[in-house]
Amino acid sequence: MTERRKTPIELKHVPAHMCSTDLRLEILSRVPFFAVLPPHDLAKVNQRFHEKGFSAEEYIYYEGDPAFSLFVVADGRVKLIRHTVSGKDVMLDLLTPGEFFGSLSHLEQELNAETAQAQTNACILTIEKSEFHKILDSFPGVAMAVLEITSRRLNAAQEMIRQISAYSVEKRLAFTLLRLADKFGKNSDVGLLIEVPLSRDDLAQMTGTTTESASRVLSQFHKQGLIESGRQWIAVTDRLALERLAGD
Amino acid sequence: MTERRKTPIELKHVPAHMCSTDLRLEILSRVPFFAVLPPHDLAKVNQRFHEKGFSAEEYIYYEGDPAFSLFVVADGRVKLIRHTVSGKDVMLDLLTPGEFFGSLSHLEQELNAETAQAQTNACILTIEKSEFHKILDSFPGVAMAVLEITSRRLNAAQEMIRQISAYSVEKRLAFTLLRLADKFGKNSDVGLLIEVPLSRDDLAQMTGTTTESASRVLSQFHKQGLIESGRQWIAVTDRLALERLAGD
DNA sequence: CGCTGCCTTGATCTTCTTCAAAACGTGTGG
DNA sequence: CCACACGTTTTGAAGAAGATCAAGGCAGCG
Repeated sequence: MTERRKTPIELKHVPAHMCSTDLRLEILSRVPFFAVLPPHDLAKVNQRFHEKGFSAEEYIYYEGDPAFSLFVVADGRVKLIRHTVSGKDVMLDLLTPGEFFGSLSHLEQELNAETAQAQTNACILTIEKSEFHKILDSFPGVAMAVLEITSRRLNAAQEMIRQISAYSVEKRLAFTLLRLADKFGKNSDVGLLIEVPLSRDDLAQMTGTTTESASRVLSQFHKQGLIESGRQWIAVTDRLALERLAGD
Repeated sequence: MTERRKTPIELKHVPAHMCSTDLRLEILSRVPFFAVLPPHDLAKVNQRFHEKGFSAEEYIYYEGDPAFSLFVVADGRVKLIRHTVSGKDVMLDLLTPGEFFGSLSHLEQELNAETAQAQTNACILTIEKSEFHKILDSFPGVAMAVLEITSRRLNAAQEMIRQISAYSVEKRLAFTLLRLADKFGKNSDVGLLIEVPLSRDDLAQMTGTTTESASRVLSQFHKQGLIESGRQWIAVTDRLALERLAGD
């Protein structure tokens, strides 16, 4: 119930359009599915990638456009969105350095199934679909790791379907906050701070509800002492209570 | 508006607990990710599989149980379900011969994320997780095909999230009927007949709504001349109108 | 200091769920 | 072959959850 309201998030991401080339190798080595490679092979893989900087809010690609490349987040946060005819967007995922997105399929003619947008200033590594498939063919361990990650994402998506189908907005928001805290949480003086600039609207898009409903539920959470929050930031202050609420 | 109401679905599946061993090889060769294998290798793969018959309604495994195996539908229909605390189940998928389910991860200790239940009498091929991974290691083409299928399923799950988040029950049901018609549809004298015994409750579980709401919407579709239906069966009679309604 | 965009809160309205009961079909056993 | 019994489907009425509409407040920034 404290009245701390200034944003505690420090965005120390790269300036837009400035990815350090020197850091690429180090970043690639931390990508889960390249971690299996010996240094020599990793260096070869590195050469196939290009890098590109994006400003916060900038679009990386659009749903429906032809899909040419696979992307890897090197720095910053990237959100994946699907649009709807009514203009209500749905956020499918929020990515952190080391995660990939874009097209996996080797089919030509494929279209992007979602829109990718930089949530913060971001540095993105890209590789042509065909180049990436050469890597998959050369290093079966990489293919297995990609499969493993894709399976986990499928599981997460199906879990989301269960949630939206059967649980209240309150439960879903509690659940979403817990996931975000796991992925982006960092201990700070306001509690377990979620280190991404997240608006009420973002939360709404992640839980399948409206800005207003998300705001109402968060206000209630705050009254109950479960969270601290302000403009574009949220911190979890009572994780156990949130878990009880999410019913997990 | 005709009054044809007798079930037109003929279930000519194997009797329960009786899978013909002779047909296994033929079935495996039609599994998309084994289709890439030459006959000799396929025969070797075949030896690693076991078969088991299930009666309609019988459970194959339960959500939360330890996951030991990967499964392939040889004959019949299998549904994948997630349960909820309120008792409202969510159907994630309805599988047809050639499709796989169960555990892909090589992690021990993994638990089933969903329940698998035979929707009709069914014959299921099973293989130990570790055995399947030997196959993946030996035949990279198989691993790539599995990755491709998993990606498509991820895409389908994410599309479902968009639907449930943003569209009305009416739109979602129209969309679900179209998908079912694509996968299970067969031309018949009542229209494009969906060849699975599907109750209103099944449809509700697939679209994230209740039995009653599903029934109401289907009644309306029937009045509009879009479908023909009866107890546990549905046929699409006006595909174009349904597509218009689904807004695709 | 005022502008812009985000957040909050209230009031109303729509959609869908819930509860209840009746009608129907399908398979069964007489 | 018919009648009964069971599970499925339909329909109505009431209620709840959440969406929508609207207005005001607050933070951060130029």
